[in-house]
Amino acid sequence: MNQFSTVIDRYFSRQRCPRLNFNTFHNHHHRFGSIQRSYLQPTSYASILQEVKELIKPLQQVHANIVTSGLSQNIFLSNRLTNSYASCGLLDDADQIFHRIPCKNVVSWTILISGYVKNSLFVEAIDVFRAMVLISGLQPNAITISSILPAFGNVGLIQIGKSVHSFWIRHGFGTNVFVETAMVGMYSKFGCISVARQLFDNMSERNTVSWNAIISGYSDHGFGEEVFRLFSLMRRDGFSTDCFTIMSLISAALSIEGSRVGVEIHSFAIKTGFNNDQLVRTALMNIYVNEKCIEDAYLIFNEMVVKDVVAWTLMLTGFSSGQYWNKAIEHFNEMMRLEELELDSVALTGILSSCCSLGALQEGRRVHTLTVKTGFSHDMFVGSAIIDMYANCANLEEARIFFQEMEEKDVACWNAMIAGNGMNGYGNDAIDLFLRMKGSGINPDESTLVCILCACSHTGMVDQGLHIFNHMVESWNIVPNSRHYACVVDLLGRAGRLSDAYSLVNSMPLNPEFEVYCALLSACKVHGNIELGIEISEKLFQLEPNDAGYYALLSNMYALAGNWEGVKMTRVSLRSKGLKKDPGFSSIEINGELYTFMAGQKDHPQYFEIDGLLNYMILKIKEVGYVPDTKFVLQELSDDMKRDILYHHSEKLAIAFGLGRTKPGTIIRITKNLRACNDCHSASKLISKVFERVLLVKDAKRFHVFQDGVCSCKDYWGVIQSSKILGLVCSGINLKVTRSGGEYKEVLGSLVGSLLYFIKVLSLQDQHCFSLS
DNA sequence: TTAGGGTTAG
Repeated sequence: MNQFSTVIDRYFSRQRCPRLNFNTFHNHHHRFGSIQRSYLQPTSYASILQEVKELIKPLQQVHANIVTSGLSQNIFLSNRLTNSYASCGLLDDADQIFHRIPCKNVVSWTILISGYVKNSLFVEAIDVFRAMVLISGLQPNAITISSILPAFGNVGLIQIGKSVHSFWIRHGFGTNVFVETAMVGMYSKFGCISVARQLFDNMSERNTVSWNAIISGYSDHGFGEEVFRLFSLMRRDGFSTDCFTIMSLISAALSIEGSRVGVEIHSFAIKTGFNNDQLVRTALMNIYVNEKCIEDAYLIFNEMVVKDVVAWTLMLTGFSSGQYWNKAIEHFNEMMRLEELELDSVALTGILSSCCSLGALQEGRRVHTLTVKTGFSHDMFVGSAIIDMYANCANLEEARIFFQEMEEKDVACWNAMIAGNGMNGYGNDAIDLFLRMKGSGINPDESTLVCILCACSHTGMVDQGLHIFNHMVESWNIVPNSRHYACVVDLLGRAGRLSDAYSLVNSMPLNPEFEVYCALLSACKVHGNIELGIEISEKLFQLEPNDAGYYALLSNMYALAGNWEGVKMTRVSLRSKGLKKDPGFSSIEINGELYTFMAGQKDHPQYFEIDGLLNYMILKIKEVGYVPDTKFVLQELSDDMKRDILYHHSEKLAIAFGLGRTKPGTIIRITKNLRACNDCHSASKLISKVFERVLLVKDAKRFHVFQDGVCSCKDYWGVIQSSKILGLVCSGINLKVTRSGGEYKEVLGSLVGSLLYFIKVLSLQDQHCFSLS
């Protein structure tokens, strides 16, 4: 840095007083017949440019001086200028200078190509390369080839990549470690890892970069073990390790399931000094986020001097996957405020999916508006995240409007829309979309089939679901995987066809993964088959011994069977493994503000506000018959303590808070991360009656509407059945359903859809939901 | 008579 500033300083101090060297100045003036501010030779400009490289202002000034010196035709200087502008990311300027060069040479072309590649503008790089080959008549050399290959790799142009490869061989350029390394990188990106490996094995010369190329190839494709094997070979052969190597090791470690290596890799990075690298730090954050050590990730994030958009996005993912909901909201609000942070499609998708899991509709809408302003709403990833967000926030209408207005839709957008219809109860519409997909030129993929089967199961369309499942291969050429089986097991289970579900699992041609057993387990619950339930819980427990969720499941099954010894054992082994189950929380939106309550949270900023309300609420519902159902507190505690735990379930905290902030006759909308427990369920019914509120609770599985002391939607069912819905007027989160008789009834937007869905589900069997919270 | 190159994250 010091060298930079000295040279630049020297240059500009000369600029400020050109007359010091009057003779040179005079000579230039004489020669060019105009006032020359600079007396420098092209070679001096060249070295200044070298130093100036990524400093935009000085670069522009040097550029201006080169022009006024009449040196803009100098190909050497023009090439350097092109390179400097490209290094600053100013590709338009680089392109302009390039185009003004009268006799471009191979170097000029190569500089522009590599400039685009370095800025990830691969398509542009390929266009330039094409023009070079087809128009200029110049032949690319080894440097050109090594510059363009990554572009082919990133865009996935396998054919062109291969033909450049054969051009390289045909022309007998001989061995070149740069080109060969780039080839390894390109084939790895294509997913042709064995070709890449063969090329790598045949290299006559290798260096750290070539090793990194093959290692990152393996780590990109999830061959974690092979990465570590190659890494030890690399060290054995005496090659040094750098940041790139560390990055691959980190992603390899991440791909090896259940490996908790965060601390080891972190200390290795500190020992080797690589922890000062921005990318390594970010990758370390990623490990901690993945291991759910959010505090550790946050420590690294906090210490970062330069927090870039990747770090911010990763931290957001951390907060929301670690269920630090308030933190997540604070964090993404800050992200939206920071002007220097340029939000890109990944960041926006991340924010939207956090809104999704939070049920934060207002925030989600703001992000949607932002994506429209910034043009990212046309991005397919962002677009499908917007659809997902609206559908998950129970606002299917807005999802539909957005979907319809999209100019271009890829398979992920269709999938999101199909899933959205399914989860909101529009099974027929989901099927309709599914059938329309092909007509618009989009082929269903594996996920599409998951979405549609899921939609069928959620809306009780058993026959349609089975029909689709049975024709997957012949109609769409998709072989059912474990997730598809899980959907069908769920479909049969919800319909009460436990034995069909069970025999389907037993007849599976592949090993059932955990989601299949999960589906079978809930089928057992619906069917009341505790014995089989325990058997399956134990299987799940073996499959995912490190997931606290399955301990809860198993413990709940034991509790249902009255096996308290089993409950105790599960708890002990949960603690001995140092695992924590996901804490329960509920959030509620009041006047566009989202408030989140954790179960048992007495240090909540709003606790004083709700403490009195909570007691009053319990008192009032006790008057109309509420009896706390302590058998759902699966711990051996005194009855008083059990009751205290029940009263402080996050859902009750949120409801109490909502009661204090709303008037009778309003709708209170609550999102819960886990499933609502039976005690909260029966309390909610009474609350809706006593306090004259409509409670709409969306939990991990379904929507519940509590009104007038009942949790059913018969009233609404009646509204929908007996009236033609003449118009749906969007207003905030509410929709007005217009009855044919001219009478208005306000219901929640989600309701129309969710009604159909949960009438079917709830009428089958009152749900059994248990949670350890 | 200079200049241009390969492998990294959310």
